[in-house]
Amino acid sequence: MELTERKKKILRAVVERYIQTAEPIGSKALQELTGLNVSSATIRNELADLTELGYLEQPHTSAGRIPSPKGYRLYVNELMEEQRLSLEETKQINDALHLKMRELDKVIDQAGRMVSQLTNYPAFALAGNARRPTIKRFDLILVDSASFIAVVMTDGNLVKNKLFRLPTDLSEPQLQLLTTLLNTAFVGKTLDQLTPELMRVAEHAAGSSYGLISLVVSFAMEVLDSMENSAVYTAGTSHILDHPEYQDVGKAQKLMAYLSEEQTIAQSLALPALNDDGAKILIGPENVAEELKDSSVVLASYDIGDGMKGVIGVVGPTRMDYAKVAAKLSYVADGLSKLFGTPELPPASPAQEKEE
Amino acid sequence: MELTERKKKILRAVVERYIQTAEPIGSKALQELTGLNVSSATIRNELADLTELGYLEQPHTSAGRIPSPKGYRLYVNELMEEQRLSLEETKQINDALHLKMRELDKVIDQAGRMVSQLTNYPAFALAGNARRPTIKRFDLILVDSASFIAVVMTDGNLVKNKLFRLPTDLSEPQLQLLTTLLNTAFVGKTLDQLTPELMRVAEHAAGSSYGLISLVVSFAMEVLDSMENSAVYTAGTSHILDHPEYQDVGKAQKLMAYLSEEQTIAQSLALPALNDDGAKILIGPENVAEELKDSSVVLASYDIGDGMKGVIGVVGPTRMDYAKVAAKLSYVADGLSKLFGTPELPPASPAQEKEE
DNA sequence: ACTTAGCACTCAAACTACCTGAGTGCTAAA
DNA sequence: TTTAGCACTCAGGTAGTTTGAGTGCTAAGT
Repeated sequence: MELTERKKKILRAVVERYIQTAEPIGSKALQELTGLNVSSATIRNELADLTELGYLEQPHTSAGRIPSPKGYRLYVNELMEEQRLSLEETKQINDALHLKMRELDKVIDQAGRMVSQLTNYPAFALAGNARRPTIKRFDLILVDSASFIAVVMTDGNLVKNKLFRLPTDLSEPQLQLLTTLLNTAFVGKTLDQLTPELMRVAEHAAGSSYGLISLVVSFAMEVLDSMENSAVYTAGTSHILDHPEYQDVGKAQKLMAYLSEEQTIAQSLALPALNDDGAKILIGPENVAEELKDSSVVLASYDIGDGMKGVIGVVGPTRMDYAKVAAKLSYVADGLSKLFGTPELPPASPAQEKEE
Repeated sequence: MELTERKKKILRAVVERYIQTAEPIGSKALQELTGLNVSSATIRNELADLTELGYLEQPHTSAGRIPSPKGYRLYVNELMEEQRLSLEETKQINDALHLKMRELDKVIDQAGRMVSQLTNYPAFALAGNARRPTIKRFDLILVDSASFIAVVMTDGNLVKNKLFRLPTDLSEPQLQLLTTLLNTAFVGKTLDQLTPELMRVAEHAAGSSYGLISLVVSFAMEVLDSMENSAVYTAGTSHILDHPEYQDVGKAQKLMAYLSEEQTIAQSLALPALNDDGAKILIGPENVAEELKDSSVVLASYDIGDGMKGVIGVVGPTRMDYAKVAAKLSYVADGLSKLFGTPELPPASPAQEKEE
């Protein structure tokens, strides 16, 4: 059953006002706010209907109305206007995104912080793998006779390294041999396949080189492991306290505690959203997690190629400004997708400028 | 002027009780608590003296006493007993420290989290350089004709890498040449010296290779930059809300906001403590930062060799359990120092076991 | 010179009663 | 269907009261 235009207008006004003030709104205020040329009594009747239908709630008999989760849902689905970001805002986002290192986890972390700062809500960000990562290649670099650097590259073109120092000496040819061995035996294997393979190799390998192999392979395992269980970065949890719905320290505490359980966030919130495109909004009781039953979550996923996807999300009171948050979140998510799509700067012609 | 033994005993009881309960304590309760065989009236007289001397405070005329910052200071300096960690606790710390990747920033982050979890206070951790870091060597690894990995090692033996993809082709000899060039021109230079050097090289270098050089060098600059302005990792800020002194949301908010200003923490708190060994305790007004005037900070520094030092710290109410916190913090700091002192596992003899 | 019992005093916190006013629901007329 | 009018509700604020933990002081005891 469709609501009448007037009811929608009123509902929308209630939601938008409540988003701003966090206070129940009454018939008289709505009269002005909606611009409808009807008396407050008429609005009262409409409000009674909307309450009956479950779109609005009354904190107590003699207070104004506030939107119910169902009301927010209708608002988000039908009444909310797409928010366009201002030029400044897009610029700010772009700058922040393009600055600094392009190390995957740093960028993700950074993106989370930025979103939080931009929206004034706590935010989180993570990356996940659609398929199981494998090692694509090994390189060993001799530093001096007692240490070398292992460089490991995954099939997702993520590169990690580690410096190893040894109590014994090591020569370039030895290292060469080792590299070949690693690249023949362990490339293309997933995390689980590495251990058995290592055992198989153990039987053929000579004494001291086995020790080295297992060192490097366990490093590779660490890398794969950290990719499979990718970290969740949270930022701006203190913003929770900005909002009157969490003035009750107990509530704030619960939500904060939840936000620091990174595992839970990843599995129950983010992963389900990995494959949905665009922004996804979860309002109050629509959330599975008990701790989020009276908060809302806005999620956006991004695609960084090579089978890796990520999710970035914002948590706030049900009263949060969905339009703005969704717009900003989507923009950042798009930005991330593009960022990881573009190649490095081309080898340019020699620089001519010589300013200070 | 020295306090009498009895006064000290009473002061100590007040501090220790207040640390537990966060409530003012009166003469009668102290009578039992101290085990002194005197009447409450006598204790009242002593309390009056201690208050006069500035070691105790009265929230209001008819409440018990609480320790003043000066009281805490005396307690910390003279009355506090060195806390010994239980076997479980040391084991817990050791396990956490030795597990997982030994990537510098990850470990530091991890250490901060652990301390926070261990003490139930917010914690932070950072590493700082005593001297300016320089690049020690460059290595370039050809991946395929259009991409290569740059591996950069600093004089502190920190190794970082980055994958570059190019729109043009690249050959092994080219890369070799480039490596030599980088290693002759840019090794041993600090961040500031890199740009001028780059310009100088620009004049001699051929067209397309200059583009590549500047790519790699700017990556090296990013690395040096991130080392000089090393990140501050904070963890467990939500623990603030556990303590009754921050039930007032306003206060909690201020402290949290402060804790997220990583720059400020680094400069005003951590750096000054870099060179002090052992645990350092800053009580309430002893803190320089306005935001910390009624909180306390416990700091411990650690040494990870190669001119790098770090600080790890805990923030809490003045009423925090200094003995426990200082003990745990020092233990973790020592652990970190040792962790970075030990070399890698030796290349062992070939494994014999074959259990599942 | 210290210790102690006794007692009047203080004051935050908890409880009560009361008032106010924004906002409602309902009715009866337009 | 809309509107004016009115009785009704109830959270939140204000003011007065009670309670009790804890004090400071005094005067007597060791």
